[in-house]
Amino acid sequence: MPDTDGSHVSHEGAFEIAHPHRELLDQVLDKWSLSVLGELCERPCRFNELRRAIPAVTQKSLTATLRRLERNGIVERVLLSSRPVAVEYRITPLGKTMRPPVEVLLEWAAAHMPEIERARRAFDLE
Amino acid sequence: MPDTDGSHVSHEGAFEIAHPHRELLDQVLDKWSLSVLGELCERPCRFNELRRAIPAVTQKSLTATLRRLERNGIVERVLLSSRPVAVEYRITPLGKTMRPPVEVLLEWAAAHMPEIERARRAFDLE
DNA sequence: CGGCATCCCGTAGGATACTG
DNA sequence: CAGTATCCTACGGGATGCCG
Repeated sequence: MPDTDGSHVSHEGAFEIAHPHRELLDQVLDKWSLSVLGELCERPCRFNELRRAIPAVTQKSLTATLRRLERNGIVERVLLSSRPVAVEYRITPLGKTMRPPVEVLLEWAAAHMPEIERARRAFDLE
Repeated sequence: MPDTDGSHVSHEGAFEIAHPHRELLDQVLDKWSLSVLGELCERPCRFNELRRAIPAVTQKSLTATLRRLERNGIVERVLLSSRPVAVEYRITPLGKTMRPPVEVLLEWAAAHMPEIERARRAFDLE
């Protein structure tokens, strides 16, 4: 990989991780976000619909996750009616752009899981 | 749609996230891992070399990160000499396979950062 | 229904000191 | 140099209860 014109910043194999990017990924790839995103990519969901779809999440964590995703412009909170309160969560266009990177990640995880489990067992033996 | 263990990735618009995969991503995309990986993709590094390259990391967290990555087969700990102790960390072939997915992710973050910051400001105003 | 408020605990992870 | 050992704190996040 000669990189003859040298216009390009990163040399050879390295990737830098800027702090704002790191922070963003933390917000958006945290414990429950991917599950929520997975659901909302499929269809808009009500709050309790999401709870049922992701049984392991508590109400508190789900609220926090949705607020965080909303704040970052990834999901949208739509008030359907105010009496009784009815809310729907939808993925935004920006949120949809996360799909390809996330899928690449999941494919990597799926592809290398066996190798990684072998590595773990080997490590844990010593 | 049974498939509770969800090893199956995509039908139409949704992505499922299986628990082993979620756990793996947590181990491998955590606070310091990407910075470490970035360094080690460039060249093998000594422990204190990594500390200097990533000034914000504490010794304890760096040790933990390296152990975790080693356990998952992503980096390799090479004992160069035992008196005085000299250790070198290297990325493994498995570790190198993380590069493309990580770069896709970083490119996503870089590309959409402005839009996300706008969303945050808008959200924080209310 | 869609939350917020409160309590409570475990753990990640920083600071500091010491060791082979 | 490359850690281990302690101590300590913040915070994620579970459980429970209440409310418009």
